Parts: sequence; structure tokens; C-alpha cells
Amino acid sequence: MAYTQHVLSGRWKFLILWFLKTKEHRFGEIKALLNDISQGSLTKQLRELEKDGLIYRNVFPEVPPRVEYSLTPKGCEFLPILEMMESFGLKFGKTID
Amino acid sequence: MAYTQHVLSGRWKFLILWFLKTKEHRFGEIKALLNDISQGSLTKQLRELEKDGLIYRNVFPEVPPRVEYSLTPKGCEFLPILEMMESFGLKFGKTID
DNA sequence: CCGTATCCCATAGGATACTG
DNA sequence: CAGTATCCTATGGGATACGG
Repeated sequence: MAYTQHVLSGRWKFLILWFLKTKEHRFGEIKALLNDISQGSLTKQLRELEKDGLIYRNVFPEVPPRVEYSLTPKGCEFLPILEMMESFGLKFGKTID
Repeated sequence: MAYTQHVLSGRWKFLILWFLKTKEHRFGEIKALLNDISQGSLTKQLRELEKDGLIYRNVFPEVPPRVEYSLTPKGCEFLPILEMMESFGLKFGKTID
């Protein structure tokens, strides 16, 4: 569990995984979704998720560059947890933001 | 989900809830379990969990004082999530500590 | 477009000392 | 025993500027 906690440490990891739930997304799309994340932070969080094996990073050799992120099988196995957290939030949440 | 994340923010919350899973525990017991948490930090984490309605704080009017912490129904509803995190950790974890 | 490199600051949380 | 009250530091992450 300490491991799971580690893997999710970081302000944006949950939301990123949640966003990749249905389909892959480009860097810019993720950035747009999390509209007050800085570019540097986003890169860092994505690299950590990649390093921990939860997401793939797919670089297309184009100009301008395109990079797509998607869930690995391991990342997919994490989705049920996120779903439970989501419904817990819906049931008890007093809307933080 | 942002709410769920908020509720769990803090280095020790997971472990505290996990420890209270089966039965209530005294302040000192929790402190002993998390053997490198400072007293101040523990108090803070417990107060937050209490404020967020996940645990009860039961003060016994004795000398020396005895305080027991236990899960609320809401806290219990959180257990399945912890269990999934635990098994995810067991499956993929590369033992952090 | 998707980064990397710096700098800079707020905050979580540890250490320590003291009380009812 | 189970707290408070201070102080202090490490680190996460934002802002900004630049690069392939």
C-alpha cells in the first residue's frame, strides 16, 4: 500500500489517469484539462507515471511534434480504485474547489 | 474524486485508517506503529481525519488520560478502497521502504 | 508543440520542549 | 498519556524563459 501511495503521490496523478481512462490524449490536451498546471509540473508528473509503468509515452516523429499518453495494462488495473474514489467523492464530497 | 484525494492528503492517513480497520486504537499505539512520526504530526493527521468524519475521537476521563480512535461508518466505507490499494501494491509493488 | 532549465516560495511535517 | 507551542527544513510544484 505504501507502494500504491507512492505511485499516486503528486497533485495531478489522479486526474491524469482519470482523463486517460477512456482514450489516449496528447500533452496539450492534458495541459488544457488541468488548466492551472504548469508545463514543468505536467512533464514531471507524466514522467513519473511513465517510470512507474502506469502510462505509455508515444512520440510521433512529426513536425510539429506530437506526443500521446495512454494507460498501460498496469494503469488499467488501477482504474477500479479510481472509480471507487470517484463514487466515494460523489457520496460524501463537499466540493472542495 | 478531488474530495477523496483531499481527505487522504497527508503522509500517514492511509496507514492510520488501515490500522484502525479491525479495531479502535489508542493514540500511543498508533504512534508506536508509525514509529517515525512526530507527536505533533500525528495529532494533526488525526484531527484532520476526525474533521473529515472518517474517525471518532473518544476521550476517557481518566488519569492518566486515554484517547481511543476508531472508524466512523464513513470511514468504514473507505476500507474497500484501501483494500484494493493494498492488493495493487502487493501485485506490483517494488517495496519502497 | 512539447519539452528542459532555473529560480523561488508555500507548506507539510520533523525536532524539541513544555503542560493538564 | 496525550496532547500544545515553536521553530526549522525539505520538497513539491508554480512562474518564467529558452530550445529542437
